[in-house]
Amino acid sequence: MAAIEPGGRSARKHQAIMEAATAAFMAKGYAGTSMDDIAKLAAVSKQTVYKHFADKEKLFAEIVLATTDRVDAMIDLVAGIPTDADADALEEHLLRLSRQFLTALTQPQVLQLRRLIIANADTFPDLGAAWYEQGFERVLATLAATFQRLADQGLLRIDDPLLAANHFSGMLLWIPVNRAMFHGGPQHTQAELDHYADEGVRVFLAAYR
Amino acid sequence: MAAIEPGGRSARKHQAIMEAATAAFMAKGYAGTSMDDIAKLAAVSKQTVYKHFADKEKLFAEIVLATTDRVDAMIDLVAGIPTDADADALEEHLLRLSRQFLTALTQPQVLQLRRLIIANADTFPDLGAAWYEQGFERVLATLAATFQRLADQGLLRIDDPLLAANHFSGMLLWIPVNRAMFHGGPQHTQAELDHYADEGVRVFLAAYR
DNA sequence: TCCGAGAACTGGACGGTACAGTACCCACCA
DNA sequence: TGGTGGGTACTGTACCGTCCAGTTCTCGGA
Repeated sequence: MAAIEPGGRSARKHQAIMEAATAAFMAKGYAGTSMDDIAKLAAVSKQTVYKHFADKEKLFAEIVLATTDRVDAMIDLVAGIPTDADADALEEHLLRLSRQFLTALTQPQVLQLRRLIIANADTFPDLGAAWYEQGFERVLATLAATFQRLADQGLLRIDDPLLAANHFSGMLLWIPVNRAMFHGGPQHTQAELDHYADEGVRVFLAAYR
Repeated sequence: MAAIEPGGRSARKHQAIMEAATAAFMAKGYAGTSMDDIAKLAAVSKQTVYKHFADKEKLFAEIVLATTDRVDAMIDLVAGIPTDADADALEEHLLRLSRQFLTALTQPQVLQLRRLIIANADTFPDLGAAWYEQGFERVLATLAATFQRLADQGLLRIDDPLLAANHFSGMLLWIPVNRAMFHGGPQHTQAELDHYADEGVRVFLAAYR
């Protein structure tokens, strides 16, 4: 009767399968990963995998949706611009935010997850939509709220905060994300990223201050 | 010996296979499309397919690279800003350019091709890289050249034209392209697209004029 | 602390299916 | 009649999901 105890054997196996499947799917894609691969990588019998997850699709869906939790850190980052009403400090904060934002979103894991979801968006349309809403749009909405707050303080001049947030992230991410999508992985140096961040903020402030 | 005659039967079959394979890959992805599907769709025997293309990978590569020709139209569009040195006319031209640019790049076919390449970028890294360079970067370089020309005329103030081109396209495309990547297909109305185009130009000019 | 009952896990084998690529035969055309 | 292109049937492989017989772990109770 101890099936769902947090530290029980079952829970440990469950966790091991999740981790193994995540790594395998990230590395080799959905179609490129067999259930035998996952079982072997998790050091678990295939039977056990099927005891925890009804089938391959369910396993995949659960893994992808589990990653939406990780965006919480990003939310905190984006929400965390101090409210001291000073123009110079604003620029300072935005610069730091943009660099952290860009660094976080160009992590290999993040980019690979992105590729994984996009690659299977036609097979699992609901999954792609769910991740888009719970991951992508949530961050943008938070960023928009931050911009709105800054606009209320008179530090920015913004009609449509969500659009401004999209302009902001679009300018920052367009180049490195596209490069990463079409190539195998990240294709940029930290210096390049910082440059993109700085220039993006410069243009953003030129238009929205 | 008449295998390579332009109008010969062989050439027609070749064309039919290319078109069928393009449609099939676009619709169902690489792994989701079988060689039998392609043969049936092209109204041709599988044997004939293998007579024209060594294997599935070669067929896929040839199809994808064939589409890079289509970006020529985009190049012409982006290069085609008239050189009349008038600020109002500039804004007019940029607005029209941005709308056409956005409309062209959010065509379902374009987006699906994009998804197709991204989805298989890890299986065919060279292919993704080639398409990125010959498609993506070529358009951006042309746009950058146009901006440079406008800067030379004193209509824009630009240090790094290529970065400006990326800012421009990033602001325009970030929202609709991402939505399309994560969902099955296009998710926007023409009015939304026009709005994105107008606002993108507004911000661009605010920063770069 | 020890024990036993039952749940969970293991390893392998297997059915069924889908599919890439090949071998072989036929029909038509010169 | 010779040969070229096209169709059918086949081979081999990979993999999902299932089944079974035997083993290991967990935990409440003595």
